[in-house]
Parts: sequence; structure tokens; C-alpha cells
Amino acid sequence: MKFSKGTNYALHTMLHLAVTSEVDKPVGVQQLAEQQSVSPTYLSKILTKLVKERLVVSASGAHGGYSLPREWESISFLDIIHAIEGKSSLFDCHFNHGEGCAIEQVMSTAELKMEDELRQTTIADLIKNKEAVPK
Amino acid sequence: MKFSKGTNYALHTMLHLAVTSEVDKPVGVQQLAEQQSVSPTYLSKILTKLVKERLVVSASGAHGGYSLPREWESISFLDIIHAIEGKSSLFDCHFNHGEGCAIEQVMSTAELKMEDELRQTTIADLIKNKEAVPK
DNA sequence: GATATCATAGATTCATTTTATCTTTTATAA
DNA sequence: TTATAAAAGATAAAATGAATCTATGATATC
Ligand code: SF4
Ligand code: SF4
Repeated sequence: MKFSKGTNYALHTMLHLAVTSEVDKPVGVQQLAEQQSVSPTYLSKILTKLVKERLVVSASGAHGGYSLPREWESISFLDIIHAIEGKSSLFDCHFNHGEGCAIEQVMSTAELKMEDELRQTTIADLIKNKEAVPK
Repeated sequence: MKFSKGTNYALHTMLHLAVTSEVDKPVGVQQLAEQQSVSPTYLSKILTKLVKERLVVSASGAHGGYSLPREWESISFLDIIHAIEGKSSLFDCHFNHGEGCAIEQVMSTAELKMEDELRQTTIADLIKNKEAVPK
């Protein structure tokens, strides 16, 4: 029960793209990978997940790379996390005892409380509130 | 990023102990294991974790077994989950960039929202609200 | 159109964690 | 003292996570 490292990488790359964002100037995966001391191919997979959820846009070919979409300011923490970790419930019981399952209800509403918070917070908030963006 | 099956087993055994609780009449791990179709030794390990956190009390020897402590009505979901999954933060970054880390703050407060909900809900609540206790 | 650049996809490897069982040891009520 | 039952240990199968390498496909630029 831990957030994966992939989520960590995803959050940091999104934040990095947000601060260095000049529209239509994509940044290559090599630079992004160096920042976080991880192999480009590995980070590439994470970025591909983000692309599929339209949280970043990719440009192939020369002078290509990754950049944020036009509506990037509305991207929340939850969006990023869901893109990496998936959207299924944290508590899943293969016995499906239907609607009345009290345990699942409790776990589900608790999870929703966390998601609410993550949905309300955007990466744009981080930049506005402070310049506490490391390295 | 999923709750472990161990947590599932723990929640169900606690619930089961709560409904069949007559003080000082412990129930053996064999019965508990049969209920959930899991090996007694495996469930035993989970129960041992609960014992160490004082969420259940164990009695060795003949006519021994597991039962709930006297203050069992105050045991929350969070207590049980923490006993199994541990108490460390869901988001841990081995880089420790100190207090000002904005990302960790967001993740931490979100996690707290979930924990608040889990702390407020007790297994006693489940029994009071409905008899929706399966099997 | 050829080429250098860069993202994507696939295959594969290594490490860690989960899940689970079996065996031995320790405790204790009767 | 003996039958019973938890606790601990050792081990193992399985699943997931983390990461790298090697193609493959797309595209600006020359
Ligand atoms: S009651 Fe809910 S959690 Fe428990 S076994 Fe049934 S479906 Fe699973
Ligand atoms: S800013 Fe926070 S989350 Fe990011 S690397 Fe530093 S400590 Fe980790």
C-alpha cells in the first residue's frame, strides 16, 4: 500500500514541464530523465501513460519531445495519479456481496475523501503558492 | 497501490469477532480461518499483528483462541489498517528536501483526509447500523 | 527523398513484496 | 502431565514493481 515510484516521477516531470513551459517548445525525454536520475526509456513509459490520458502532448521526430497541453492549468494531482496507478478502487474484494457490503462502503467513502483533496489541488497551485520547486 | 489481502482478512476477522463476541470466550484460529477459506497459519500471522497492536487478545493453551479486548468498541478501521499495512506515509520520497516540499505536503494532507474518515468509523458502527454482516 | 532526431512498443531482466504453507517452539488450562 | 492452541521460523510460489535494452515508427530539416 504505497504510491509507486512511477507516480513520483510523473508528478515531478509534470511540475518540471509546468515551470519550463513555453508553448510549442517541447522538451526531450533525455533532459527530463537526467533531472531525476532515471533511464530515458523508463521515464518514457511513464510519459506515454500521461500522453494517453492527454495530460501531456508528445511530438515525434526532430525537435520533438513532451510539452503540456493548452489546458494544463486544470490538471489535478488526481489526474496524474490515476494515469499512473489506474482508476480502480484501492480496496477490492473478489467476493462481490453486492450493494449492501458495509466494509466496502466505508473503504470507498474514505478513499473518496482523499481523492477529493487530490482533485482540488492542481500542479498550477504549486507554482502559484510558492517557488518551492526543487532543483 | 492497493490495500493488501491481509487487510481484508483482518477487517473481516475483526468484524466476525465483534458479532460473535461473548467476553472471555475466545474463538480458535481454525474457525476464523474456515470462514474465510484461508490457511490457519497464514491467518495466525495476521492475527499476531493485531495482537501486537492490542486490537485483539490471545489466549494460549487449551480452550484458548482470540477475542476482543474490553475497549473493542472504540477500535477504528484505521487502527486495523495500520496494524497490517504499517503506519508510514503512502507517499515517500527518498530525497528528503525538507519542510518546504510542496508535493509531499499535498500528498500528506490528502492521505490525512482518508485517515480521518477511517479513524472516525469503528467496526462497532457497522454492527449498529445494520445487520449487513455477510455469512 | 535521405537522414538525424525523438517518441513508442516489445521483450526481457532483476528486485521486492505478497501470499501462503509447513514445521517447530512456547504457553497453559484441565 | 497431557492435550490444545498461539507464536515464531523457515521456506517457497506468485505477483507486482522497477528498470534497461533493442527494435520500430513518426517527422522536421536539410
Ligand atoms: S462483505 Fe464486502 S468486503 Fe466482505 S467479503 Fe463480502 S464483498 Fe468482500
Ligand atoms: S520536492 Fe519533495 S517529493 Fe520532490 S524530490 Fe524533493 S522531497 Fe521528494
